[in-house]
Amino acid sequence: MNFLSKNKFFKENFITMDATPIVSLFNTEKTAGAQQQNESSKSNNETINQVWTKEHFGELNGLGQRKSYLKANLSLDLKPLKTSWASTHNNEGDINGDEEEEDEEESEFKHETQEMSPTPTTPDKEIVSPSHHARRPMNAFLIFCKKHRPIVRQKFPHLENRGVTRILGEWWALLETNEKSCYTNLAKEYKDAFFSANPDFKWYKLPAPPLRTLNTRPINVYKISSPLASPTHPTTNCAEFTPGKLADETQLGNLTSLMQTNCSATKTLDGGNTYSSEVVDSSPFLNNNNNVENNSEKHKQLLITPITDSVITSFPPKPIKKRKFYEFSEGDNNNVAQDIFSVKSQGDNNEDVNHNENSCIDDPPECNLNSFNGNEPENMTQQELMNKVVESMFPDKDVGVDEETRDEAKETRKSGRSCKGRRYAEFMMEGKLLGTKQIKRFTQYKADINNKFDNVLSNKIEHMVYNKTETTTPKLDLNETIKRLAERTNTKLEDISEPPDGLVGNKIIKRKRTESENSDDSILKLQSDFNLHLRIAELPSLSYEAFIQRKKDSKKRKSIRSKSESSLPKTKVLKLPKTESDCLLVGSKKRKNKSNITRLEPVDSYTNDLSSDLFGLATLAEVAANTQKIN
DNA sequence: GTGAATGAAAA
DNA sequence: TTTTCATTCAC
Repeated sequence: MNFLSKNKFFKENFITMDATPIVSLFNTEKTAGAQQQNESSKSNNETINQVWTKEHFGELNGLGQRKSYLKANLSLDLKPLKTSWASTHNNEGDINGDEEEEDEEESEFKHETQEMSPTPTTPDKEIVSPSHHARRPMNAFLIFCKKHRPIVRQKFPHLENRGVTRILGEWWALLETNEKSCYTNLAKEYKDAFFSANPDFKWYKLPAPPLRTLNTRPINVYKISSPLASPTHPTTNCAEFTPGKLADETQLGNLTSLMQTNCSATKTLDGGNTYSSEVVDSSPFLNNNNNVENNSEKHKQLLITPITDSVITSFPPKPIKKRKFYEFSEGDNNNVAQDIFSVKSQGDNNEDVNHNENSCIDDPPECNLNSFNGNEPENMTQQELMNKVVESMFPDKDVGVDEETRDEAKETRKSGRSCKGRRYAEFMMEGKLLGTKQIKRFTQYKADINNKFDNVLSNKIEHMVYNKTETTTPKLDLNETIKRLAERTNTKLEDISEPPDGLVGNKIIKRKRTESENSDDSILKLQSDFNLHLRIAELPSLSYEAFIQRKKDSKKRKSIRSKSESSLPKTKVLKLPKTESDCLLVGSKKRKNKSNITRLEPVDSYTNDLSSDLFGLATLAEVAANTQKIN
């Protein structure tokens, strides 16, 4: 992963910018000595020029975007300079002051930035951002993920993204080619548009940006290349980086400080958090009109014929990371946890236990809350939760692990960070950090949203029944629906184009734009007529329930096939084709040599059977030899 | 092997 | 504050 996509700082601050300025900063790392300083100084000046140019020539769309862009750049690139400037002026400047505030006036900011400018910039210098550092175009799977990740998250609100991704991977694998076609087509279309807009783009034209160690962080890079530093004497401000050293607590952000001061915060989970996890995101990206109908039909169908799965009680070989699962054990705790705990509590009766994941999905309040015996939720980690969810969904991939190993893993992966995370979670559960992502997620599943969806759904079903419009799929204007919902709930709907993502009371918390939604704007709108976000939004969402149903059917077929195969002579089995899932390759697990993969690597049937034959022969030979010895 | 998306958790 | 993770796909 490149640092742009993973770095929170970039997520927060470089959301609208091209990566070029930062890349130019990082390129300085490759040079050495005085040349390095000169180059990096040049790079910094270019960066400043780019910022200036973009600001003054309106390269960015909105005022807010421009503002955040400029602010982000300057706060990152010029902060050290500001420090230097302030230090040379008897620290009159407020180094850490207003630029940290989110709501400062743009005019003030402009003034501030101009004041901060270290060198006269050349506004007439047109900076064309190199296309080779545009982001790679999304492939079909990623488009699919972007479209359906919220759906999975609705079903499993507290499941980690990794777990969501695994589910999405399974979902994708189960799709037929024609079902994938819309995504593959869009990916191809976007790629074509992307390359036409970025003709010089090379997949590996530039090496991946170096990891942002302390040395490569812009603040330190700037120190290296500070024009105030002597060109003949390398600056001593280079950050020292000790590999393996943990973050210095004294340099952590305000949030950490806040947590430290609030370490005694009491855990006050919302006792009445009875909101269901069965929430449909109001985002137009999530469910299009057809999908609402499809889902309603499938919901009805599933209510009649619940899906049952066999129970898998074991874990994957070894969880990769220990992530404590702290706060989600009560009322609103997602159905997944309840479900999987019930699974756990069922002991070893794998075959006969009715594991109905959809019953929990559809009826979270009715889930068995008394089924936590066996594995207490507060001892569960997100990883375990994720594994359990995936295992309960895909028991075919069950790989046993002994209790000892599991307990050992549990023991060895506790850390002080967990405590900090716990405090953080406690703090968030108290509602003191409104606006954070988690509190948004905690609140977005409350009943008012449920009511919204229920209204939409019931109205739609009522309409369908009344008009008996079974063959046609009338378009449902989601914007209008949202407007009507807003009117019903007395909710102020400020921006219909930006779907509300979270609700606290009657107040809409505007969803924070994701990194991709922000940073990709310049890329996604490659051409005036190609907006990837829009195109993704227009794509039909697939039904999660259909996916579960298909998974169930696939499992049944697999079971039948395996039974029939086992009854056949071995020579016959050798000639039988492998199932499609056996031929599916693994993803990153393969290259990362991970063990708990969702789909195992394909095993050559001939080799496999041959080896088993050889093993059998060897066993027989050994038995024969031992028998001779005994005689 | 890398990086596209995603964001919580770990380091 | 930064990196990892989980997935598929294109290069």
